[in-house]
Amino acid sequence: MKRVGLSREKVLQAALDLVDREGVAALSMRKLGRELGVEAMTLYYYVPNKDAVLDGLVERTLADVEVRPEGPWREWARRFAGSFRAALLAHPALLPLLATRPVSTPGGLDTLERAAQALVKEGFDASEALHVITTVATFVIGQVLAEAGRTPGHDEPEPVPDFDAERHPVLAQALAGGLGTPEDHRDRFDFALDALLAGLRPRQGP
Amino acid sequence: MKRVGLSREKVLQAALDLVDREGVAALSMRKLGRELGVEAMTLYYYVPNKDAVLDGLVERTLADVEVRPEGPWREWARRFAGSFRAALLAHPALLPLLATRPVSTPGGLDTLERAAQALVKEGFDASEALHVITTVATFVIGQVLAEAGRTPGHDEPEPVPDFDAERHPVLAQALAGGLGTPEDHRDRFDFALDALLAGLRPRQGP
DNA sequence: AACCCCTCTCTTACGGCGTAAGACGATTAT
DNA sequence: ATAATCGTCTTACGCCGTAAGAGAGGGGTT
Repeated sequence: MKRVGLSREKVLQAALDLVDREGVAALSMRKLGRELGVEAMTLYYYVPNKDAVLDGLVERTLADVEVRPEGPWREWARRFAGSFRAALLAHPALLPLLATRPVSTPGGLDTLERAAQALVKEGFDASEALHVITTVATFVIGQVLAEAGRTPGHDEPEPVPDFDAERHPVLAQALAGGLGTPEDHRDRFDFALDALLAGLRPRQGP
Repeated sequence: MKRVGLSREKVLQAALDLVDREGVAALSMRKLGRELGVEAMTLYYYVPNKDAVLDGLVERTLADVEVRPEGPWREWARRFAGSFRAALLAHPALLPLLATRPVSTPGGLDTLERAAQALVKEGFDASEALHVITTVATFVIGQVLAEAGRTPGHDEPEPVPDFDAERHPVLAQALAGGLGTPEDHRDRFDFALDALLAGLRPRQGP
């Protein structure tokens, strides 16, 4: 019954490592405990339940995303999108979680509010502003899903299972280059993002 | 030990009903069996395992999406996006699954190939074509996630938990109208989709 | 009729899961 | 030294997915 010097942060860190390594599906309280040299129930001293661990991972990851709504909105939106993308790519195993948890922490709401206010100053009305934000955010999630797509339990970006190059010549050609380097992905991301941002504007006004 | 007249289709239908009603997390083989008046193990005669049930649900839902790459590409892309959106909205509980399973069924690949070929005729090269397709598809997923967003186990679109209208005036105003009618959502969807499509074009050519 | 065989369903069992309840050492405060 | 608090462990319950195989019921062949 030696004390191990645990803390909520250490629990979350170990959980993040485990999830990065083996996927969300592989995270269990017992395994997480084993990882930390402790029985499963001990974790409940630091965390109310397993869902709180998952929420903690999401919050932690989102905390790295910088949102500074200053200057021309398309520019800070682009910076936000880039930083969001980087955060997601750093922990792609979390995507299934992130994609389905609405922003609801106090910090998240504050950030949301600041961005919305900045957009209102640009001539968007309140609900347009919110829509712009969710559109950009979900766009990023979607792009990263496509870029790093992986099934929850199954980590490797499969080389496409049953696939006949004769039957699917264009796909075959597109996949031939291995879908491109990280730079290619970044280029395509920026390109599509610009396309989206260019089209988003207040219904009336500049 | 009366025979019940089951079939893979009936199993999937019951699973879909259950998931629509209670969420993905609530789907268990035992419960699904109960639903069908049968012991859990009986299901394994029709389906190799639980993952196959989930895959079946996704495939079934995707089968309703029409893709007819004919005429101007932006027009059929718009039709595709609309039909995809409708299919997702019909079963929002499946979103967490759909968002993380790559297209890999033979039918899905054929459809993908046809769309890619049509885009190549418009001047996109092969990998650009694939990117356009995934961009539009993930855009739709993202929009529907935002529109119908719900956590796996927890079905109701929460009225936002802890939230102080003083602290978040713009958000409060945006949410005041209940975020809008289905038509509002459709309008915003179409608006953002047009913004995106307008910006997507072959790197060289018309 | 009797037989067999195939199709379908059930029983039992195992190892894992999340977590409620509470016992019990170890540390700290008094 | 005694008491309070903290951190950890033990035990237990009811779920889960599914492996293995037993057995019931009906159809086809003799």
